[in-house]
Amino acid sequence: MQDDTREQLLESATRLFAAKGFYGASLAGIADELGLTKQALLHHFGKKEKLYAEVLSRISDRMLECVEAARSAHDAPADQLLEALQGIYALSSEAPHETRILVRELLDSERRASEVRSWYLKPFLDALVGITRDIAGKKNLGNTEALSRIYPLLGAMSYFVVSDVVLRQMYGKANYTRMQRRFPEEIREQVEALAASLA
Amino acid sequence: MQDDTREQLLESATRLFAAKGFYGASLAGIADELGLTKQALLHHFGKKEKLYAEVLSRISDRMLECVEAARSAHDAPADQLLEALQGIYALSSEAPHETRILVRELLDSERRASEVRSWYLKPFLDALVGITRDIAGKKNLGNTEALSRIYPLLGAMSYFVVSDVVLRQMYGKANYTRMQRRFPEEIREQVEALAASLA
DNA sequence: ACCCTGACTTACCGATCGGTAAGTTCATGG
DNA sequence: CCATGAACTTACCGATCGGTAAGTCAGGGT
Repeated sequence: MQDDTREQLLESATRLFAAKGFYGASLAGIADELGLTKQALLHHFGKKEKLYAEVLSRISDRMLECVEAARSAHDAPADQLLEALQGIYALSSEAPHETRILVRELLDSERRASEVRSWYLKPFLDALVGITRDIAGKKNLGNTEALSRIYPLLGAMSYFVVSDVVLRQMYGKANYTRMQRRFPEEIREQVEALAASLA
Repeated sequence: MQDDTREQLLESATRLFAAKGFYGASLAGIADELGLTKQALLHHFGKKEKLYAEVLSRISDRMLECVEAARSAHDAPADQLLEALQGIYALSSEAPHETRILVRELLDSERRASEVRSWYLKPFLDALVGITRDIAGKKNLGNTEALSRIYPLLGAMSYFVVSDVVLRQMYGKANYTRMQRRFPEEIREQVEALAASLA
């Protein structure tokens, strides 16, 4: 039953880390959302860093899961890639908080690097690289080349998801919704072009 | 001569805002880089918000300049778009700090929105949308549709530039350099595909 | 000689940060 | 019936934050 509190604390933390970043989000602020004190938070997680690490690993787990589900759902690597990327988009589109945290992780990596290795994204990236190399098939595509091909796609997705607030402010909610609905189609076109250029 | 101090303060501020974000970068830290006190900083800029605003507008000015230079350098809109995007990539690739700040602006917009309207990017985006609509020519392309086409490109660029530290850590400096060199070609392919699909 | 203005300093303020210490409350199981 | 441990609380700590107040000090115009 009291695991529930822990769960809720993790959700508050996810929301606030996404909105304000690691240093901007305060323990007191996170705990306040549930009417608790920051010491309750520290009781469950010990240190702010540990709370953050748990939030981060939970997000990257979900991402990796999504790619592996796509892998086992299809035989053709091109289909796997399409399903994986559209799945990730669906995931991060309905939970933009998590995407925001991952992008923040890119920005803060310079400082965090000394404290904690933060390669939470690596298994996820490697899985995508694997699929891409499968598409290329026998003509041996290097890791770096494969990464060069999918990284722009990933970047376009993350950047768009993370731009939701600003785009809505600048061009209106209706226009953003239209872009949002169109986006999976944009992904499909890109993936098909990529598969065609590799096959 | 003492304008020089102001200039150097702006550069320190840009570097630290990029590395730590608005709330993570302290006035004392920025001033320390020049061996000054935070009060010297406040003497020049009054408030932290004003310092930040100046940093931001200086960046967006440079971006907009780049697009307009591309506009007047070519006749064909497709050439304009290619030059504009490759110019922006060159710009943000050699000054990743500034790109980091712009991406942070996307992430922090939720809170800042109440304090300051931060649409520094809007003129820049509108200029790109204008070029894109020119490419479509007489078949009237809506603003939203044009934006939907170029935003992924912009996202891919920004995301890649901002990933420099992490990618270097994960895949090695040599591999990142290879990706970096390849990237303008990636942009060219994307722009040509876009122009072809619009013409 | 005078003062003024711009560039800076030291000194200080209240607020807030992450974290520690020492309880209190309460359900559970021997 | 009571001991134990988990789930919290209040109280406090030193550090750091942005910002204010009041000076110091050099150079230039009158």
